Amino acid sequence: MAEVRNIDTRERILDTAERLFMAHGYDGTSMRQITSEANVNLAAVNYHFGSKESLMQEVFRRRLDWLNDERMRVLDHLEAEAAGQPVKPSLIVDAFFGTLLRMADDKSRGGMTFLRLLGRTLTDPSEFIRAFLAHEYQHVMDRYKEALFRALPEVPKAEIVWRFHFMLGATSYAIAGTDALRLVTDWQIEAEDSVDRLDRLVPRLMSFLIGGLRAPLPQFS
Amino acid sequence: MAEVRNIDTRERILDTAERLFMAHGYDGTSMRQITSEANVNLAAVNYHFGSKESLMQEVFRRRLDWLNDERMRVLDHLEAEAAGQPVKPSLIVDAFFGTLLRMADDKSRGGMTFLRLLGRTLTDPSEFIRAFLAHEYQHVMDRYKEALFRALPEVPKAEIVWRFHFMLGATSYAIAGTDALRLVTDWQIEAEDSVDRLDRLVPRLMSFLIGGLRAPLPQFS
DNA sequence: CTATGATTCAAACGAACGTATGAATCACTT
DNA sequence: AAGTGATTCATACGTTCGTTTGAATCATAG
Repeated sequence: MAEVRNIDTRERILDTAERLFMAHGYDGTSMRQITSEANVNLAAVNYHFGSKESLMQEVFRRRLDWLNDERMRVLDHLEAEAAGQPVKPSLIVDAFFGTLLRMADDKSRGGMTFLRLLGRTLTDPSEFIRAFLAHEYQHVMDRYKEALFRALPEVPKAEIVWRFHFMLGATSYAIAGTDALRLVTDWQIEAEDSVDRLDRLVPRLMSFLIGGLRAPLPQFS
Repeated sequence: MAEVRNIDTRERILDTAERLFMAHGYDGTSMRQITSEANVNLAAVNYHFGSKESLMQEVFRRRLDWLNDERMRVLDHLEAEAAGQPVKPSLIVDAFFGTLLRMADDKSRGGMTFLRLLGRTLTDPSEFIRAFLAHEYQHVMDRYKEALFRALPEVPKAEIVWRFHFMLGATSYAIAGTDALRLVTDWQIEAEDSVDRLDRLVPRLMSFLIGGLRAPLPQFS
């Protein structure tokens, strides 16, 4: 009997939880689903993580720590290259959203599963999740807002903040990829297969985001 | 004793469910919360709606029927005015998203509560909700996609569909308004109060959406 | 007033939930 | 080989969930 035991129980729980939380949401996923699909004992989650809430936080922390650090590194590098001059807006947008989207190809960092989980969770109603994400993101958001302020001195700061918000929404929704409205189904244009679609999603979304960011300012009537 | 009884139990359940589903999500809201806050008996929901799922569907149908009919009417009117010529893209976008956003001011149609519920639900993981929304939206989406195809003949149809998708995401996230990342907090620019913010959200979002829709086409390297 | 169908009510059902417990088993040191 | 702390295990606890039931109460028509 190939009684494999303890090939990192923690990691197997995290992987399974990530996938199930993505598919059915936090409230819609039970501990018994997680532990049974991960082939671990029911009590393993509480032993290793303490509680279901802590497990959820660890699922995110495992990915977000790297992502947000990477975002900081990339922005550091861009600002160093600019040598005091403002960084181009499109480069800032790519550093924030492109770095995120390129995780889709990196299975060792969660790949598309984590991206969809993140996209869906940004609008999750659970209080503790929102609070946790807000805390994790706070300092990165501040850095990027400041960079955009300098890059677009002629645009009111309030406008930039709002447009950052809109860009987050477009990205979140794009990667959540619920096909909630079956927008993309039964549509035979260009015969793109799913692999191709993922490859082309990044430039497509980037064009859209930059277009929105640089749009003419609204006239308040 | 002002023993008020049966001032439309159904409506009171729907209003309460709408508010609670918005605040805590479908799975996060229990029948007992709903019936207790609506001051009706626990069995009332099953009596009037059959099940929790049917209640959720009725919460949406009550608002979406009017919204999507109105969207159809407005597009009918625009196309009649255009007399065979394509309708301007900005008018199409306003007919779809503006009609939605202006519900925020109409308390009789759910107001901001329903808007936030809808925004959050578009990325909800529950299977039956996504299937229901897809069905409710199908014909409206098709009409609007066709209108955009005619309005932007030089843009590949696949690109238009994707950008429609992105616009939906930006809008959904903007109205979900979770402040998930506390993007808008502790920021003292322009001293906008919340009323002002809601008023100005529509033109702000519209500028962003049109900018994204009309952005230069992406170059696939 | 009485009959009838619609609605409300308190109470209970079985199932599923997150968590806790204490014994059994593992990996590893001495 | 014995001991020790980490991990896994089966099992149970108390709670909450959505739904159901059958009697009580309502509104209304004959």
